[in-house]
Amino acid sequence: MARTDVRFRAAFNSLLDICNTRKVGDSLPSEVALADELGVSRTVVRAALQGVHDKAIIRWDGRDKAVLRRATRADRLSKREELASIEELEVSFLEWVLRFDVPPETVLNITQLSKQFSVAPHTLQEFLAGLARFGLVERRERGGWILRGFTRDFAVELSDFRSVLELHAIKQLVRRPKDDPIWEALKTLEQQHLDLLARIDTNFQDFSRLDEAFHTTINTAFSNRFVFEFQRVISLIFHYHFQWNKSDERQRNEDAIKEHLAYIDGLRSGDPKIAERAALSHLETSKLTLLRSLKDHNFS
Amino acid sequence: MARTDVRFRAAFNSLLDICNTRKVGDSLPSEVALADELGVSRTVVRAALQGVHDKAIIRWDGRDKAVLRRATRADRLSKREELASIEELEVSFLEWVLRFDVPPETVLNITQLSKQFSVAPHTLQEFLAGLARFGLVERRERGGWILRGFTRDFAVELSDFRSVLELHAIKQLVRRPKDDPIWEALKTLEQQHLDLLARIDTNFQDFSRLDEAFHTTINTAFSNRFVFEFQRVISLIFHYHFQWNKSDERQRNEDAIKEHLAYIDGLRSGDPKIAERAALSHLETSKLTLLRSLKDHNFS
DNA sequence: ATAATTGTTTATTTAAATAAAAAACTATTG
DNA sequence: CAATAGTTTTTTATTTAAATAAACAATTAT
Repeated sequence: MARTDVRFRAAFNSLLDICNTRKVGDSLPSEVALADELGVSRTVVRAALQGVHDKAIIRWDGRDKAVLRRATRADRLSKREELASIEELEVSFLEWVLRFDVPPETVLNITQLSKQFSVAPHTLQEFLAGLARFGLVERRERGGWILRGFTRDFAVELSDFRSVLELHAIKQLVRRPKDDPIWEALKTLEQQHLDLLARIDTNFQDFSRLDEAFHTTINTAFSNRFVFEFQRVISLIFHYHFQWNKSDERQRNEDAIKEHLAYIDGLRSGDPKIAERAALSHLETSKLTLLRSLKDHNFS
Repeated sequence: MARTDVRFRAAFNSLLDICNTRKVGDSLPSEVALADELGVSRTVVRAALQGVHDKAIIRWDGRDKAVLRRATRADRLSKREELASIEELEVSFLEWVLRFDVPPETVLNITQLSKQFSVAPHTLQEFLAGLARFGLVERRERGGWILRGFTRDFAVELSDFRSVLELHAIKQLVRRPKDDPIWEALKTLEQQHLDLLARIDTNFQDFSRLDEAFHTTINTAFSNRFVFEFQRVISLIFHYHFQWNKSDERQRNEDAIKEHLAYIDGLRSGDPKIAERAALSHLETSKLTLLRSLKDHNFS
């Protein structure tokens, strides 16, 4: 088989449902109407109609389509399990790289990895081509891919790049009028930070997700498709690294929460200088934490 | 045939050359040595050896490999034309989009385009997957790609993003010591600008390339792999747009040269404020030119 | 008539098949 | 026992054919 027939199978089963909403003897809508309802092309509808016709569930001759009998459970086609989407792949791939400290310059085996992540090989290929634009992987001279990997340089450059973008975002942000929705969003975030701080001893692990939400919110101030794309990858990398780095985690997260709160105050001040200082201070801590977590991994 | 055999054909012909450097009766090096010399795997070497053996050019039995006769022109395998590389594809694709003003939301036909650019369909697929990270193309719900296209928004966001990166680069640049090689590079660029200014009436079209070199040089100051990747795409887009925009070209380029010279002076001043002002002024002009060239295209 | 519907053909995408190449492993020879 | 050859396994790039979409032509019903 070339393309998968999940589409046909889904359409076939939905068609059975449609038949069962009618009484025996009733006629079915036109092919175009069915195609529209099922969200597939007429080709698929006709294939499905042929299927139910072959099973003697309907009579089908030209425009005459009438239900002959009720469809049973046994008539349904089994669903073949769907493969993971490219978004799920992104998460599991980065998780694999970061969690297992896959070393730099590792040769990536498409066949094996596509099995591991249960995606089609060409989906992985496509995904890697995208990552190559971020310099995370590279095409080898004669076919194949290598993981450029999570080196110290990579972490430094990633952090620097993140800082540049975020500092620009806050320059825009402080200028926003007081009735801009961003302030409401920040207020909510502030409250969430305070809540977490109150129960930090038991729930410190919730911080990783809050950190992600915080930086994402700030970066929306620089509404730019390029920033947006980067932000996704950056936050994934920071997110996982902070999650796997267990050393001193409670204290580290408590400190970060306090930095975030100072950061929010800085933004509220309306003074770009003050905001920038608070931001820089936090971004610098983040960078150091990232580097330290690398070191911990590499020498453990 | 699955993979192309260009590799084998090249190895075969090179092997003929190697045979001809020896006298009849001489023996050939080991398979590993040959593989190393030809830059291919032993599998290919053995296939090539089998080939020359079948043509009775060598005697081959285990370790015994001896030249039987000189190879002639007729023995050589014809080269099949190679497909374009992914770098060449990048250039021709963007040239196609920008030169022919392919409208936003155009559905891209992989089969047709891969023929047009003479690459394998999956090479194009992989290339588009990379571009998707820059938001230039997008995957459609049910297969296929669409060109998100060169809209006004895209141009604005691209220019803004470029400005952010470049302004950060110059912040680093002005701090560089006087013996840093960057100053020598800028001096050379300055001279090239002055030269072009002197013969602007006839050679104004050379500016596009000089502009590219200038901005690339400045951005090397922010030595960062992410910046580097972006820089490539950004400069391609600006390059082509300026090249196709013929309105007022001579004057426009003359003005830009003068801005570049002021920009260089600003950098030399060592004062971040002055440098930034000169840079911003030029970046703003660039942005407006880009937007105007869009408008010209869309309404012509 | 003509709008709606079906029948048929063509085009396109993409999963699987396949051949080329690389790499790993084993056996042999000097 | 080190170098070399023989063999097998693995992996990738390209081709192919199935699945789907879309376009076009023919037919039917109002």
